Amino acid sequence: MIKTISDIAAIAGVAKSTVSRYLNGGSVSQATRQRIEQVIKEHHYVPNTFAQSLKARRTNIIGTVVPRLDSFATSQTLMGIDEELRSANFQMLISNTSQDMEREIEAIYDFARQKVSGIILLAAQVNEEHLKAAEEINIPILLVGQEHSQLYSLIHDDFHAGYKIGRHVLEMGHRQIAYLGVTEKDISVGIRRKEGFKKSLEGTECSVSYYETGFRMTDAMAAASQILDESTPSIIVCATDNIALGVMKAAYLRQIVIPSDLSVTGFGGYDITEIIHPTLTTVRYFYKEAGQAAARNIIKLVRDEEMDQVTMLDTELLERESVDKR
Amino acid sequence: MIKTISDIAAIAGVAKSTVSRYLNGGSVSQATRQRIEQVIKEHHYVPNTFAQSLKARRTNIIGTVVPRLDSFATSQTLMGIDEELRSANFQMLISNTSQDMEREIEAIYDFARQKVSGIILLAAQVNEEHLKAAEEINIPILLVGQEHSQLYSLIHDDFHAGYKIGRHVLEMGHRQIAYLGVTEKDISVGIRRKEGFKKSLEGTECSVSYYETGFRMTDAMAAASQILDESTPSIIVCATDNIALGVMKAAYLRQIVIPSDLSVTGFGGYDITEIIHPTLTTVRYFYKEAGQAAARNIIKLVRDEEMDQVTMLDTELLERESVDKR
DNA sequence: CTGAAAGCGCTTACAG
DNA sequence: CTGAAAGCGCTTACAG
Repeated sequence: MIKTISDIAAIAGVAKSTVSRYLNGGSVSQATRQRIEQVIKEHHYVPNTFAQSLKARRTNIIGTVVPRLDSFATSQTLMGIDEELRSANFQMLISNTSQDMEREIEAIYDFARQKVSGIILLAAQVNEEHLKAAEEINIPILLVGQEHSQLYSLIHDDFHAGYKIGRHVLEMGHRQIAYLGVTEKDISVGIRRKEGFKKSLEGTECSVSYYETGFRMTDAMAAASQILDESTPSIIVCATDNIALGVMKAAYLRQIVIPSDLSVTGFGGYDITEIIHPTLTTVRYFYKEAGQAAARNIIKLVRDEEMDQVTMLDTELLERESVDKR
Repeated sequence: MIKTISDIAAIAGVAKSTVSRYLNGGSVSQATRQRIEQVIKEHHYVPNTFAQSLKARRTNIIGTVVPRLDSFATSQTLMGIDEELRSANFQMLISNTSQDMEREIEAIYDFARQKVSGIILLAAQVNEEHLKAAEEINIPILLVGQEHSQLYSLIHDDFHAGYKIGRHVLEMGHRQIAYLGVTEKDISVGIRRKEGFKKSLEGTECSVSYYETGFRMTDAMAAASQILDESTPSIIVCATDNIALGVMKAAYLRQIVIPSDLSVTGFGGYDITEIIHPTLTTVRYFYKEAGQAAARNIIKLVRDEEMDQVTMLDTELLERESVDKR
C-alpha cells in the first residue's frame, strides 16, 4: 500500500519536493502535473496531516468549546459555525465541557496544544482563568453569547430582547408581574435580559417580583410552583424558553390555564415553542446566524484582519398565544 | 518562549530522549525525573501533538460522524460518547454532515487522513460507498443506530419497541389505527419499528393504514392533516417523537382533542414529551447509554479486543396521557 | 520547472 | 538509567 510522498515521487519519477509543490499549488509543468495527478489518484494517496502541520505550524482547524450539547441554542449555533467554516475550508472541532468550568479551561489549552488556528468559546461566564488562558495560548479567541472587555465577542442583543418583552407585556395590560430569571453570574441571560426588561417598565406603576431558578425545566417547574403558592401574578416572564416550558408544565399540573389564568413568556424562539399549545410568546434569537457570523469573525481574527470588538445580533419579538390581554 | 523538547532537555541538562522517556512513562531516575518535571512545569511546556502523532502513527482520537446536530437523539448519544471516551483518555472529534450522504463518505476519509484510531458512524442508511470506505481506510468503524452484516454495530431494539407500542395500543382498545412511518431506506426507524408493530397485531382484527412522512415536525403536520382528511383513526402511531409532536399540533389546529378524540404515540422518549400536555405515550430509547456503550465498543475495536458484531440496547414503554382507553 | 538537503518536534531502538 | 542517532512524512529555501 502506497502511503508517503516519497512513494508517489518514486512512481511518478520525480522528486518529492515536486510532488509537494504540486500538492500545494506551486509551479509544476503541465506534463509533470498530469503524471503526479495520475499516480496520486491511482494509489489513493492522501498526505499525512501531521507531517503537514508539523512543518507548516498551523492547521485549518477552529476549536469550539461548548458547555453542553443538548440545547437548542448550542446545536443551532454549532450548525451555523460548521456550515460557514466548511465553506471557508476550515474544519470545526468540538469540545463539550458538560458545564464544568475546569474542563472549559482545559479545553482551551488542549486546543492550543493541537495548534488550532482559532477558538470559539460558548461560555456562560468568563473569569480570570479564561482570560489567563486566552492570553497564554496566543491564539485568537472569539466569545459567543457573552461579552467581555478584554475579548472579542459576538452577542445577541439581550438588553433589547428584554426590553421588547417588557413593552409587550405592558401593552397587553399586565401589571402584576413575576420575572423568573437565572443567576447573575451569567451576564447575558441573568443580567442583560433583566435590565432590558426593567428599563421598559420605568415610569410605570407595575408591581414586579424577581425570582431566580436554574436552566433546567424541572428547576423551573419547582420555582413556578413556589411563585404560584405565594402570589398571584397575571404573568410570569421567564429568562429562557426552557424555563417558560417548565412554568407552563407547573401551571398545567395545578389546573391553571394558560393564558386565561396566567400568561407566560420566554426568550429564545426554540422550535418547540411553536408546536406546543398554547404557542409561546418569546423573543427569537438567531442562533444559526450567530454561528455563521462567529465563524466568519474567527476567520478574520485568524487572518489578522481588522474587526470590531463586539458584534451584536438583533432579536425578534414573537407575539403568540401564551400572553393574554388584561 | 520555550517550546520544544530540546529546549526542555537543554535546560534540564539531559538529552531529549530522556525527556521523551519521562513524558511517556519510561524509566528515569528519581533525580532526573524531578528536574525535568520542574522545568516542564516552569515553562508550561506542552508536547507538540503533530510531532508525537507523526512518530507514533496513531492518535487517541475517535471520530464521530453525525447526520445532524439539532436532534435530541444525536445530542444525547454524543454526550454519552464524549463522556465515556474522555474517561478512557480518548478524544472525540465530531463531523456533522447535515444529512448529506456524500459528506458522510467524505467525513470518513477525512478522519482516516487525520489518523483517528476509530470511527463511530451515526448514519440513517448504509450503502456501498460506506462499505467501500470502511474497507479502504482500515480503521475500526462502529455503526450506531443501524445494523449491517458487514459492520460492527450498536442498535436499539427497534423491533421490540414497535412490538411494545403495538401491544399497548391493542390493550387500550384501539382497532382503527393509522401508522405514520418514515422511508424504508432507514432500516431501523422505517422498517424495524414498523415490523415489530405489525408483529404485535398478528391475529387481531385491527384495521391499520400505513403512511409515510419525513422526519421534521412540519412534514408530520402536513401528513397528519391528510390522514385526518381521509379517515378517522382512533389513534396515530408515529415512528418518532418529533412526528408525534407534529401530529399533535395538526390535531390541535383542527380542534381535535388528544387523547379523547384521537390518541397518539411516539418513539424516542425525548425530554419534551414529558413536558407537553397531554404527555406523550412513547418508547424510551437510551441514547446516552448507547453513546457510552458505543464509546466502549469502539475502544475495544481499536485495541483489537474481541467483540460481538451487534450490541443491542433495550427500550422501555412509557405509558402516559396521549393514549385513551377505547 | 525541478531536485537535493535541511529541518519541523517528536519517539524509538541501540549502545553504553 | 542515559544519550547519540536515525527516522516519521512532509515543506521550504536554495541552487541549478
